[in-house]
Amino acid sequence: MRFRKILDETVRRLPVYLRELLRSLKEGRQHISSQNLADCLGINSCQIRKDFSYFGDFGTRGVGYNVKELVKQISKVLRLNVRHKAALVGVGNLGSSVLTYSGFKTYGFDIVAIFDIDPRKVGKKTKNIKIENVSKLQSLKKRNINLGILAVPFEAAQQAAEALVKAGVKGILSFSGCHITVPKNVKVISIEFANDLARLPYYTPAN
Amino acid sequence: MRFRKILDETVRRLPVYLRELLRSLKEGRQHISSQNLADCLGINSCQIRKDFSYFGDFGTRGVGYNVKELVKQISKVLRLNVRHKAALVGVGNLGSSVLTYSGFKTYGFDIVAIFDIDPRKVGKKTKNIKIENVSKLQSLKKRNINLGILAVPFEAAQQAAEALVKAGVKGILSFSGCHITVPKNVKVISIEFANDLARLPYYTPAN
DNA sequence: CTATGTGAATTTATTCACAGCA
DNA sequence: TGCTGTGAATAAATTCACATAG
Repeated sequence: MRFRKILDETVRRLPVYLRELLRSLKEGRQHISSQNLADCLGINSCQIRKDFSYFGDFGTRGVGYNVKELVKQISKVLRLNVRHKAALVGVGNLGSSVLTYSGFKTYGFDIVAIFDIDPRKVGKKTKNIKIENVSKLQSLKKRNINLGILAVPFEAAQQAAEALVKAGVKGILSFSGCHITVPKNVKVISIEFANDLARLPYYTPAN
Repeated sequence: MRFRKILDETVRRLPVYLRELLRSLKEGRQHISSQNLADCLGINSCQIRKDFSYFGDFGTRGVGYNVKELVKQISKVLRLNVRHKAALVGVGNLGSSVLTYSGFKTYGFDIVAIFDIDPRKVGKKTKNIKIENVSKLQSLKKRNINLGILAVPFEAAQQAAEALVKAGVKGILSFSGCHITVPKNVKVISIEFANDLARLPYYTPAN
C-alpha cells in the first residue's frame, strides 16, 4: 500500500462502513468480507476494497477483514478514536431533537454546551446542561470544544458561525439550510433534509 | 440546448438553487446571474450554468436569469410544481421533529398520514392527524399517497419499507441509518446526520 | 461590455479484471 | 479455492475557455 490522498467520497462512506461494522461487532462477528459488507450496504464490493486500500492493507486473503481491527483502523482515520466535544447553538425544534438524538454517541461525540439567543431559554437546563447566552460562545476555546452544531434559523446562521469560528471551532455541522462562509481552515458540513425530500419526486414515475 | 440526461449531482443541487431563488423572489428580486447565485451558495458559476443547461436555456445574455421563470423551470424538472402527499412512519423523537419541521412545506410537501406500531400512540392525534396502526399502511394506495418518510429504528426499517412499497409508495426518505432493499422502480434517499458529523473530525486539524 | 451556453480539457470517482497470498 | 489489493479502463463530474447573443 502506497499513501494516496483519501477521496472525499471515500471519507463520506467510512462512517457508513463503521456503523455497519460496529453492529457486526456487537453481534459477535469476527470476520467480514468486502462482499458481505457490500451486500449489507448495497455498495459494490470492489468499491469497498478500494476505499480501504487508501489507508492500509489489513485484510486476509481468503478470509476477509477482522471486524475489530477494521473498526479500529477506520476510527483512527476519521479521528473517532478520541471522544469529541461539541457545542449546540440554537435550541428550537431542530436543536432540541438533535439533543435527544442518540446517534451521535455511537461515534463518541458529546454535546457538552448549549447556546441560545432567547432570554427565556437561557439559564434553563436541558439534558442536564445549562443553556447559555450566545454571547458566551467565546468560552468554548478554554473549554476545549472545537466542534459546533448549528441549529439556528438561516438569518442568524452566518453570524453564529462567525462566533463559533472566533471561539476556535474548527468544524461545524449546520442545519441552517443556507451556505455559510468561513475561513478555509474551518470545515462546514451542511444538512438540509428538505432538499433530500425535494429530489425524491424527480426519481419517482409520474403520479 | 440538446436533451441530455440530467446528472445526479445536478439533481442534488437543484433544490439548493431553488431554495435560494425562492428567497430572492420573496425579496422582490427579478433577475439573478449565475455569478450572483454562485456567490450566495459557494458554488462555481459555470457549474450552475452547466446545471441549468441540462434542461433548457432561459437565461438572457448580459442580464442573467429571470428569477420567477427559473423557479418555475426548476420546480417543473423536480416535479415540485404539484403538491405531494407523504406518510410518516414512526413517531419517536425523530419522527416527531420531522412533523414540527417546517422546511418540507417550502417545497409543497404535505404530511397527511402518520403510522406507528406502538398501541399507546395509535389513535392519538399529532398536528391534527390521527396516528394509525402500521397494519393500515395498505390504505395509502387508495389515498393516493406515494411518498413515505421512514423514521423507525433500524431493526424495523426493512419491514416498514416493504409495507410502504406494497402500499404503492414510489419514493422513501429514510432516517433509519441502514441500507434498505427495495425494487428498483422505488427510490430511497437515506439521511443519517450522525454520519455527517462523523466525518467532520477528519477535516479538522489535530486538537 | 456583460453574462449565457457549451464543447473540450481536466479532474475525480467507479468498476473491471486479475495477479497473488492464505 | 476464496478473497484481498491494485493497476488499468471506464464513467461521471467539474472547470476551462471562448464563441455568441443581448
